[in-house]
Amino acid sequence: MFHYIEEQLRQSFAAFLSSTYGVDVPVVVEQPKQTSFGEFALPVAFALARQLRKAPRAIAEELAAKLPPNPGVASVEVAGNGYLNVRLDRGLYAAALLSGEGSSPAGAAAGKVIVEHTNINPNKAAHIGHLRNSVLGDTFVRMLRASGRPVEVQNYIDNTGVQVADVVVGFHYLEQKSPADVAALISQPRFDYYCWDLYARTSQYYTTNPDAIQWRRDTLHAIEHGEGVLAELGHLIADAIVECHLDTMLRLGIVYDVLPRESEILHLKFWARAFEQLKERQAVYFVDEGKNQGCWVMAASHFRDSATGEEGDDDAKVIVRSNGTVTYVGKDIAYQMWKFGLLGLDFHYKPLRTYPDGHEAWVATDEPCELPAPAFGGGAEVYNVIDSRQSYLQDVVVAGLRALGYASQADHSIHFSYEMVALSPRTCIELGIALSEEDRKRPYVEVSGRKGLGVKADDLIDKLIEKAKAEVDSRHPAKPEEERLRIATQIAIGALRYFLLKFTRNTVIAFDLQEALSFEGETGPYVQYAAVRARNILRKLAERGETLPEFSAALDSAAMHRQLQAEDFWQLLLAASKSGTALASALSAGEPSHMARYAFQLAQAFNAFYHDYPILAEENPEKRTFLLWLAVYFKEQLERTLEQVLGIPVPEYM
RNA sequence: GGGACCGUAGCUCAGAUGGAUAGAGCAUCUGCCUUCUAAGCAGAGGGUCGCAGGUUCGAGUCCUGCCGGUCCUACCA
Repeated sequence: MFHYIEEQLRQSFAAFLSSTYGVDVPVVVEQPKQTSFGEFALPVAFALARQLRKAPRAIAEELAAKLPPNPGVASVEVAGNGYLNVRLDRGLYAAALLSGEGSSPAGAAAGKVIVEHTNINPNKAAHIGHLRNSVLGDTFVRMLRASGRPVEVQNYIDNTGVQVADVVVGFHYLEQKSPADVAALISQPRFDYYCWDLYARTSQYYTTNPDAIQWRRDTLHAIEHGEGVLAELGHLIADAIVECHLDTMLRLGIVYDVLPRESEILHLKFWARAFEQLKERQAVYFVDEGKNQGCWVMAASHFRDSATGEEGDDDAKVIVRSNGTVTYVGKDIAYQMWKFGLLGLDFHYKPLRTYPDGHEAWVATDEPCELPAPAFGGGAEVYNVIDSRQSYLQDVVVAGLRALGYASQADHSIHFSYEMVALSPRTCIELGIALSEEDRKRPYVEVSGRKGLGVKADDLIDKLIEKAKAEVDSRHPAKPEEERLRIATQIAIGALRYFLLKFTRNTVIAFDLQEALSFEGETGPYVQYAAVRARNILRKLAERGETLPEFSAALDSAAMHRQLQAEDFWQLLLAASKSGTALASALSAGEPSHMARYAFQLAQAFNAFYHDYPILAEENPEKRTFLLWLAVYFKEQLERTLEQVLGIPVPEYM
């Protein structure tokens, strides 16, 4: 609603300026820091001062006098050196909210958005760094959907890479296990934890036995060709770990539409097709001499502004190695082309799992399946949620598209980057991770799957649930055990998702266990609690045998106007009606953290209100009805932001 | 060497398109539970926004230089 009025104001003002002054200046609509200044502030007089050669204050006064009346606007005042402060008609605004005007989601239009996230190597348990990726990606998906965009969620599985190979080496060479042995392990719980340790052990083994690297080469070769016991192990392990990851993510409410896999990119000749195009359009060239002799490379000038193209081949990126095999980036170019529907090839698909809500996730296969799959790929816009360390490679992928002549697709390829999650030194010590002297002085220590150094996602979730459970137990000892556990789980999810979202994307999170386990202050549970408090009021009302009044009959705009003279009420209502503005700004900034912050600020406003105004004890009937409506409206808005956009459940009680 | 990001309160972080008195949380201190649950509320202290210039009506925000920190710059994925 707020967003709707903001846009209207912007447009009508621009039209007014254009018709009376014949000037086209972008109209900036701000929200003043001081609430006493009104709902909107327009610094447009400052922008006009130069063009009209007049003092901003004089222009502002002229504008205020000439401006035609605007429906819904109570007053326009000149303030400061030339601000125009706009106040809304509170009664009309509230009446419009009550009748549901202006709440329609923004125009859908546009094409399908593809968001790729998670992308965890299927060789070990997921850790907190992976959680940041998935939660960011999933929340961004929810934001897009809330704004009316159709979205397809992809989770790319690199099931033929070095990381999987290393675990295969661990099972086959170090532990001498057969596929049957491994299958038996898979049927046990926490196979991903087993692999976590084995992967670290194998990596360690290479450092003391350099010759063992040959095992990795043999394994990679076997996996790539899909033959023999090594390949069998590779598939067994990767498929099982993918299931573990899907389970872990489902605990946080994160689901996928389709899982493209590297094995299919290879078998279905995606790369071969992309390579033809790259050669044909001369996006890559063959190197005859120098350090890249025998390779197909992409010139640095394609992906670096500074490079001139005359500097030789040293800065070029190798796409095809001298032994004829393709690098990861090459495969990624083919994959990115498929995402836009530019490859002329498609995967086959089979159902992978049906989620509790009935949603189906599909996985790529190399053979046709009888079940009809939805149409995947062919997006109009592609977001790749990948940490910022890979920005160089993402630049190469986009440069590949551009060099092929797909400029528009290159422009719509967005590296949704984020900084890594590291560990605070204090948390390392707490977890028994040995630190070197250097590390001790650093602000944070990088996690490393190779070293087995990190916090596993499921461990963290378990810890959060345990802590929340203790709180719920102490507050609600009479409630059934199962119910308490369910609520503790919801609180844990809220705490974790909020924690990972509260930082902006390019902030390194120095993960601190104590901070992450906190349920007070700017945390998920704080925000959930505000929603629960609103629910409590309504539940208490029902327990007293009362029903909710018919608000639209009881509250006309005159009544709204009377009640909203109280600044506290107006500010809360205003804040609750700004979810559309918050969503639009969070989307345009590409910052899910903005949405989290909005939810927190709204919760803060409600908590203060809740403390100051006992609704059920209110004796004035009109005021009581109004306050009930305010509570209901707040509850609906916050619940929607939490559940639909942030993926944070709202418990029945806390 | 080249590229990117970061430096704001004791700590962890917000400050979109330059705007009015730079904000939260944590920590510290002081109050508030017989009330719609205190996972809460109210209040206090705490800042030369890394440093120096520049751009203009106006700079935490834009530009230049310096200082400090991090990541990337593989025929690994």
